[in-house]
Amino acid sequence: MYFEMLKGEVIMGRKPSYTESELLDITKKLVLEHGYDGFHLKLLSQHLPGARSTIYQYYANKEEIVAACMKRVISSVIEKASAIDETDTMQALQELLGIYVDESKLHQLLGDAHKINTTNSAAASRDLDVVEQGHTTLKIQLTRLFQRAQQEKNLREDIPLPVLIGGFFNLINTPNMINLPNPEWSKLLFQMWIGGAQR
Amino acid sequence: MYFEMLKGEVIMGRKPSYTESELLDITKKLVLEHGYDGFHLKLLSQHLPGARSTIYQYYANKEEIVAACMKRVISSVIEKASAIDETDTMQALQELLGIYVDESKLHQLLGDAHKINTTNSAAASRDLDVVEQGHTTLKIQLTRLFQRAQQEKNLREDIPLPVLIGGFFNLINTPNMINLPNPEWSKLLFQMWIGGAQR
DNA sequence: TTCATTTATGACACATGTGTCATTTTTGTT
DNA sequence: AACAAAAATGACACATGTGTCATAAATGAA
Repeated sequence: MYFEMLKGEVIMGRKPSYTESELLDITKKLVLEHGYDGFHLKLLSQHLPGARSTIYQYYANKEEIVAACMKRVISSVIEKASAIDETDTMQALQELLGIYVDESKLHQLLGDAHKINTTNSAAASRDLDVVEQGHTTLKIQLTRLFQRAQQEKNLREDIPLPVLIGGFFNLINTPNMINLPNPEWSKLLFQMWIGGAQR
Repeated sequence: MYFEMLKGEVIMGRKPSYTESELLDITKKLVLEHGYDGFHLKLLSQHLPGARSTIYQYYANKEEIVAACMKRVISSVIEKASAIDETDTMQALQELLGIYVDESKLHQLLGDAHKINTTNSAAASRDLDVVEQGHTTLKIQLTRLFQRAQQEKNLREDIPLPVLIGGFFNLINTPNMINLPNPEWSKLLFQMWIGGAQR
């Protein structure tokens, strides 16, 4: 299997000219830039050293690459999100927003997941299952925090909870025009979401 | 010129099998679905009656079609937005949001405008100029209303105006999970934006 | 240096999308 | 029915992307 060098293992032969991680980083950038339909392996190869055919040593096709890319992105978010201390509900929501803002392209990227044809690739299918499952995990956490916030009487009741949640999640798409560093930016967004625009 | 039947003009010859409007409607749908890079004329022809080559009777290439589509969409929004009575500032903002929500895909669609290569088409270039100008017009209106709201002491001052504006504009992307009809939905969003999530 | 092993490569056959154009089809007029 | 005008069509040459495979290049070990 490629990209799996175990420490201490006896190794012979030529060294790969880029890592799996580099490949997936560039994939992420290109899918966000051109959309899933506009992304293709020739494009990817033009942003990597070496020939296009080399990519096929690592992945069978575009579907597998994008699925692996999505899996990697959501896994990283889940790792960070599950480390949050949920003792203080509102504090936890604030931190969660910070994580989502860091990966604000997550939603856009994963929006194309349904376009991936998995009929020809078991690997892509497995990766997308992980993505699906991760999506559920995040949703559960978000719902848990919001229900707790509601119980603690922290949320207004004249707006349905799903709308409050949708508004919260949608914050991550707000363009950071004033170019604040991420921690300050997410705090500002949270304040705006909490208190509203009116004085 | 095609698509320009003047009433009373003497007309002979075969009738077009679809209108410019139908073509642009389907273009909009497909560009939103597949992204600018994923959109192409074969795809478009598969969603229209008749052969792909017929499309070339009306537009020289993909660039001209998408540019015409964008121009048409923004023109429609501007027409509606300029009809707003701005006497009551907050009321006007509420109505503007309603219009933006109606055309919530506007932003996504126009986001691809910079990808269009205009070097080979004067028509596309002209249409994109109109789009650019329309964008400016909408921005001016939004800025005017926000400045007035600020003067009227309707907005909190501990959050920078561009952030409040960004947050307002970003409301249109909030997914309407509870499937409220548009007028009620935009009112709810406006309330949330105004008053915040906290009780 | 020679060898075994692993990765990289370019060429090839195939598939899909583009733009053009000579020809055909449709339609209203005479 | 014959004609003129406008639109539709399919075939063609070309361009771009895909997946495979035999071969070449690189690397560490013996």
